[in-house]
Amino acid sequence: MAQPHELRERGLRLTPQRELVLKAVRTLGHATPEEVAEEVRKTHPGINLSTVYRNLETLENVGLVQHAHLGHGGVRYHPAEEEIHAHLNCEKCGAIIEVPLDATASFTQSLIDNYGFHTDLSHLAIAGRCEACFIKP
Amino acid sequence: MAQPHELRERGLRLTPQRELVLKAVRTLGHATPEEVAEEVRKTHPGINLSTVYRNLETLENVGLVQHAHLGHGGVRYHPAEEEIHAHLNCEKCGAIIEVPLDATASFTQSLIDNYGFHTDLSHLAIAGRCEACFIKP
DNA sequence: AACTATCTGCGAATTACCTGCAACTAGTGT
DNA sequence: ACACTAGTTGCAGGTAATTCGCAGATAGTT
Repeated sequence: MAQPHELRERGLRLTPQRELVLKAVRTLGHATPEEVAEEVRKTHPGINLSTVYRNLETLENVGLVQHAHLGHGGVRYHPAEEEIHAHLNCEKCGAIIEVPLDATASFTQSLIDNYGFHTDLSHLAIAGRCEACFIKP
Repeated sequence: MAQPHELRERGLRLTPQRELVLKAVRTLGHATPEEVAEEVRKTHPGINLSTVYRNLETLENVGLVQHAHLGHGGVRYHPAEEEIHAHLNCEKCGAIIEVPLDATASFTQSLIDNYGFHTDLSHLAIAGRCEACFIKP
C-alpha cells in the first residue's frame, strides 16, 4: 500500500504529467494553461497541451487548483491552498494586484444582505487602472 | 444638410446594418455579438457576423455601447447610456443581477485608498451564486 | 506478471473573433 | 440628377484558445 499522496488521496492516478502540472501551477502562481505547459516542458518536453488542459480541469475538480478570469486574456490557474485573494487587473499595464479577501468582506457581505448574492471575488479580476497608469494614461 | 442623427453626429455613416446593431443592443440589454447578429437578422437576414463585430467595436469607440465580461461565455454588449451598474453573475443558473454603482462605491473607494487602484466594476461581472442557487446547490 | 480503468498523445473539430480585399454605397460636391 | 470617394459591407480565410475522439500507454490492483 502506497503512502498517502495528495493526488492519490483524491482518487487520482499519480502520473508524472499530473504532478508536474500541479507543481507548475504552484510555481507560477497565476498562469495560463499555455504558461503551465511551458513550465512543465522544462522537465517533461513531450507533454501535450490537451493533457495540461485536462489535468488543470481534473485538479480543479478535486480542489487542488482554481481558475480565475483575469482581464481580457484567457483563464488563469492558481493553487487552491494559497491565501484566497481578489485580483485587481490593470487594463493598461497588465499588472495584477492581489488583495486579501478581508478587504472585500464588507462589500461581499452587503451583496448578500441587499441582493442575496453570494460571491467569490477570488474567481475573477476586477478591471481598472493601477495608480501609475491612472496618473499617466 | 441632414438633420442631426446620433450616428452621424459622431462621424459615422448611417447604414442600415449599423442602425440595426445599435437597436439590437438596446433591445437586448446584455447580448453577445452572436445574439446581436441574430436579433438583427430578424429584419436584415443577410448581415454578416464580421459586420456585427466591427459595428460593435465602432459603436463602442464613439461611446454608444460598452462591453463587459460576464461570466465564462464571451463578451457582452450593452447600451452606454443606460444607468451604469455592476453585474452579479450566478455561475449556476446564469442569472445576471444588476447593481447600481453607488452600492459598490465604498468598495471601489477603498481600493483607491488602499491600493491606488481605480476600478470600473461595470466592466465585468462578479461571479457567485444567487440566493436560489445558493440555498439549493 | 497479468489485468483494466485511467490517462496520455495526437490530430481534428469547435468556438470566438479578426483580417484582407474586392464590391458597394452614404454622403458630398457639381 | 450624376459622379466621386472614403467609409462600409460581405465573403473567404485565418488565428488562438480550448475541446473531443480514439488508439495506445501505464498506474495501481490482484
